[in-house]
Amino acid sequence: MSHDMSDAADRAAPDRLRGLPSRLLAHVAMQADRLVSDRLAGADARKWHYAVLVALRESGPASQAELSRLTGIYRSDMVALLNELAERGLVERAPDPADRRRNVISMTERGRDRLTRLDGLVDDVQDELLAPLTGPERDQLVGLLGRLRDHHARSPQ
Amino acid sequence: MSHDMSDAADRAAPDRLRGLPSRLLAHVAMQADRLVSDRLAGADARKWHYAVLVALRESGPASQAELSRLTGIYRSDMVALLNELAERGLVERAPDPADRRRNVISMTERGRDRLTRLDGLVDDVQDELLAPLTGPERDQLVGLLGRLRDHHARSPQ
DNA sequence: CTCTTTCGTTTGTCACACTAACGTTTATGA
DNA sequence: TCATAAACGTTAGTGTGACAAACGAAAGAG
Repeated sequence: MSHDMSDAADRAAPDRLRGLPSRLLAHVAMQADRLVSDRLAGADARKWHYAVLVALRESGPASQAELSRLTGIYRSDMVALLNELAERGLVERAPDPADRRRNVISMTERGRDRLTRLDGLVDDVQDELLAPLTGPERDQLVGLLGRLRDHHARSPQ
Repeated sequence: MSHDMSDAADRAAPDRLRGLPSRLLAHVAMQADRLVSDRLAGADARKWHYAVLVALRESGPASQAELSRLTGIYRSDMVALLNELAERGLVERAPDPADRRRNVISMTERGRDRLTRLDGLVDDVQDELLAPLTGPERDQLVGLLGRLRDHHARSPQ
């Protein structure tokens, strides 16, 4: 018998707790995260891998610091992450001749292929996540969340 | 200069990443969590403290295992948590004479007072969190999130 | 030519979700 | 009734994510 409690957890949870937006957000975010992580794990990837690959596709070769800004991953954590991606042959790390502090990270052909596959997985999982909602409802949710995110983004100066 | 990146993080984030519901959820949930934690920290409390106190108010004295189910906190983590609450004189731990495996946790008068204060703080923070949304929009968001949560709740058997 | 900033990197911290195992006690059912 | 299973509180430990602090090296600004 499983000791997992994520089902029973909120089955009889106090109404006061069940209705708190902050708690709802945390709970659904965890469910979403698990869906994504499980799915990506099946492809030997983690969500950070995906984020970096997407950033590289949209911005082209970039320094580690740039990738850090683009993805929201701390530059101290980026080191090991890029090691993993390089080990898998998905990216290449080369010193930047124009600025010897920097590394230039670029995607390999293999990385591009992998990214294409991950795109599909990620889309599938978003669909699974939002399964109980209609199209317009999904747009509403994304819209509302986007406004919250922008509102609470640290003031740009 | 601050090293904090939660502002720049998604400022130039790739559209593909910005629009992913799972990523939006994670981001907003983190913002919400920070709001709550910061506010509660000012009252020498953490969100788990609040959850346990609410559960005790709604269910009356309960065993640790019951509190665990009600709040979603693992029973292994409940031990230290109840220690903290007991240290602050907010709850009392007593062996259950009817079932010597159990402890009966009950709220003290001090706990009830504290809970009342925390209720206010938590409400304030929810309001701050949802500040950019109108009343109906808040209801929509909560409704949509609730449906997602219920849909992804581990199937009862 | 200083002073400051940026970059990659290492190390470490804190919180959270979760597993495993234990001794004790209660419930089950053959 | 007696063996077995289950529930309880507790300890210890794992993995991950977010983040701080400091470092040497290199580049930029005054």
